[in-house]
Amino acid sequence: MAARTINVGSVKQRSKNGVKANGRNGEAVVKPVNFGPLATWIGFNLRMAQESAFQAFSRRSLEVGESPGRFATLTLIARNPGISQTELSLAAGRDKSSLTPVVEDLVRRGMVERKRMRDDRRAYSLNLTMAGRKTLTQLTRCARGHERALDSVIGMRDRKRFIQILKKIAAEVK
Amino acid sequence: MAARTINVGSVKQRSKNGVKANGRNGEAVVKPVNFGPLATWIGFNLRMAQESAFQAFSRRSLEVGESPGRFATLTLIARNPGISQTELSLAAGRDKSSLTPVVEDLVRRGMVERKRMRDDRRAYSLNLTMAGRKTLTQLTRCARGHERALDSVIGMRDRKRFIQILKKIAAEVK
DNA sequence: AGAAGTTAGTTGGATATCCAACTAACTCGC
DNA sequence: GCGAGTTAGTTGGATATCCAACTAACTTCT
Repeated sequence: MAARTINVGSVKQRSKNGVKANGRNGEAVVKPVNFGPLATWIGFNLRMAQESAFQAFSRRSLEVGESPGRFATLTLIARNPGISQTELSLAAGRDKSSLTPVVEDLVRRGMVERKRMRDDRRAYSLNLTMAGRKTLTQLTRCARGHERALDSVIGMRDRKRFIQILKKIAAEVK
Repeated sequence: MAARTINVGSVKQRSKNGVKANGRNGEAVVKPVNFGPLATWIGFNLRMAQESAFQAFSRRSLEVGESPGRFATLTLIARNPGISQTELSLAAGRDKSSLTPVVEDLVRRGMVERKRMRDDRRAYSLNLTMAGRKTLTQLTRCARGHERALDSVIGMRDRKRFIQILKKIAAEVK
C-alpha cells in the first residue's frame, strides 16, 4: 500500500556509444553499438538523459532517506498551501490516482496534513507539517547539489535556453 | 507475462502554469500554481518534457498497434544483427531483466528470431525476421512524424545543440 | 427542488521498470 | 584440468505509473 522501499537502479557498464566487454586477453574492449536513427532523434535522447538525471537524483535523495518522487510533491504542497490532490496531480504531471498512495504515505509519516475542504467536502486540502517542512529542506539541499551537477554538464551559457525548450516541449507537444 | 495492452495516458486539462477549474459562472478560470524552485530546475523540466514527448509518441505508435517501448528495441536489433540481450539492454538504457519479457513477446509474435550463440551458449543472438522488419518500417514512419513535430517545437536552429546537451547528460551524469 | 451531469478521490487491473538472487555456462590462474 | 570468479539470462518481489470504473459530493438546468 504505502511506499517503503526505495529503488535506485544502477547501470553497471556504459560507455559513450558502446558496451564494455572483455577481450581475449582481459583488456576492456568496447564493442561499438550502432544506434541508427536513434542517435539523432530527440525522443530517444530525451529519455536517456531523463533516466540518467533521475538515477543521479535518486542516489542523492536516498542519502536523506526519501524517495525522489516525493520531492516535487512536497515542494508543490509547500508552495501552494491547501492545494487539492487533483490540482497537485495536474501540476506534477501525474494521474490523480497515482497520488493516492503517495499522499497516504506522506500523511502516515506525518509530513502532510490532510483535511476536507470546507466548501467542497469531496476535496482534500493539503498542507505540510513541521516535519514535512524539515524533510523538504533536506531534499531541497540534495536537489540544489543535483542541479549544480547538471549545470556543470550543460554549461551556464546554454542553461536558460535549454530549460525554455524543455518547457516548450512539455507545453506544446501533446 | 507478455505485454499486450498499450497504455497511452492523457492528461485531461493542463495549461501553461495552472490548472483549469470552473468559475462561479461556468467560464474556465485558471488557478495559478506556484512551482517554486521547480520552475527553473533541470530535473523537473526534463521529466515533464520527456513525459509529454513519450505520451505523444505512444499515441502515434498505437496507430500501428505497437507499444512505444518496442521501437528502440527493434531498431537496435536491426542495426546490430546478432546482438545479445545484455548488449541490447545496455544500449537501450534498461536493466537486462526488463528485456526478458519484451524479447519474449517479440519472439512470440514472430518479430525477432532468437538463437543461442555458437561461441557462448549462455548468450542469445537476436535478429529481426521479415515481419519484424516490416513492423519496424511502420514504427519508423511514426517516429519520423513525431520527430518532425518535436523539431517544429524546438526549432532547427537549436536542435543540434539540444541533442548534444541531452547526450552529454546521459553520458556524464551518473 | 429534483434529475442529470460533472468532479474529487479511491479502487482494481495492467504495464514497465528496478534490484537481488539464482542457474548455467564461460574464463582464468595455477 | 579444475576450482574460483565472472557473465548471460531468468525469476521473484517491489515501486511507480497508467486507465477505467466507481462512490460521494457538487452544480446546473428546467
